[in-house]
Amino acid sequence: MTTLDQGNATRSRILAAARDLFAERGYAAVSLADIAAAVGLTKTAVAYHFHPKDRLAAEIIAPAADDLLALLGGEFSGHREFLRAFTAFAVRHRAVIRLLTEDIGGADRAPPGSPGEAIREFGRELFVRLAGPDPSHGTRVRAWAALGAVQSGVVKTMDVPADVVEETLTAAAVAVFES
Amino acid sequence: MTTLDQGNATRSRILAAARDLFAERGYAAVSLADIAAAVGLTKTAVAYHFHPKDRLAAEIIAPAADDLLALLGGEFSGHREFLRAFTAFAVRHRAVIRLLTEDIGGADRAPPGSPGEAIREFGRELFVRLAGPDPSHGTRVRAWAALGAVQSGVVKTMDVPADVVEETLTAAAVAVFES
DNA sequence: GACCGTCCTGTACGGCCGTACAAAACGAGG
DNA sequence: CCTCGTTTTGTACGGCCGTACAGGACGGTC
Repeated sequence: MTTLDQGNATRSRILAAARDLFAERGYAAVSLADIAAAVGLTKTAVAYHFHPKDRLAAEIIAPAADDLLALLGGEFSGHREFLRAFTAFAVRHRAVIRLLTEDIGGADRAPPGSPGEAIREFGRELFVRLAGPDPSHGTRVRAWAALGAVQSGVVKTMDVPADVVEETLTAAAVAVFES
Repeated sequence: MTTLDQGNATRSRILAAARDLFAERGYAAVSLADIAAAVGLTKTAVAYHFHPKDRLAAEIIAPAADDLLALLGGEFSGHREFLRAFTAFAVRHRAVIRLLTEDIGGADRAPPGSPGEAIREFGRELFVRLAGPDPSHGTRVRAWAALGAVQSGVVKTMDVPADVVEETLTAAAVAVFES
């Protein structure tokens, strides 16, 4: 194992530990020292790999963000297909969903350019995509309820098999939006 | 207006400002200085009224917590009635729901005895109350989805009339749980 | 064996937080 | 008027955060 491989290995270990800690406690509540302790390093070592702390969040989120962009760019014949795709996306990235939907986006008054800024925008775009432009009060409430149902259902049931969660939540989200 | 009344008045102003700020950004992300700025005081003046910062959260949450205890202690003939009552509760206290369900409870590794500890327990009890003991995978997912739907629907639509939100969300929550 | 980049540690700094404490306004009551 | 309690201020402290920087350990390269 070369030194370069070793670096990438600990990099991955840091990433994995950070992903779990963020999913459990939220982004802002996890310090570099916490992550370092989880992988048996010092906080300075963690900072060496991910220079601004934002990089950690960015790198953890990246694959999910790509999928999300694809989701937002896709064409869907109706809200059922959109909700099916969204639920599949949420289940696939369930360890990261909390960061994408809640934590970073809402935690701090995001200075423009920060990762939180983009994430906040994502959440709103998901809503617009589902509720359409200029939705009625009832539609607004139902759209947010559907998104919230998927998010909550995905985050709180990490130990349930993914296919069960996906199937159940797709039905639930559709039921909400059509209620 | 006596000095005592004046004190209670600014106390109320602080409480109101804090409630709004917490609802908007979350508990941990709001500092005493932020609250102080919102009411035109210094952070020290705010700290004078609410000695540990926790008191602010505790006092804001108190009425909602009382209602929640009544909800958990009540008898319901089925999940529909329970969800109806829960939705009514959530709408009634929508400015505080975020704190009760997400922010404080999940933010930090709560030292036993902290407000976050109790709130975390509340959330779990709500779930048990809805899902019953020893629920199946599907029921677990649906229960969390229903609770999440109400929470999200309530928090993201502060500007929608309360009765509209309540009626819509009750139907949505029932639809989720029966899906 | 000397050199070098990678990886990690130790120490230190500045910034923001919540809190403590002394002192200044200020209206109320003797 | 003068005192007293309440309310607000100003200043200061300790703690934790993310970050900067210098140095040490280690393996690969020549």
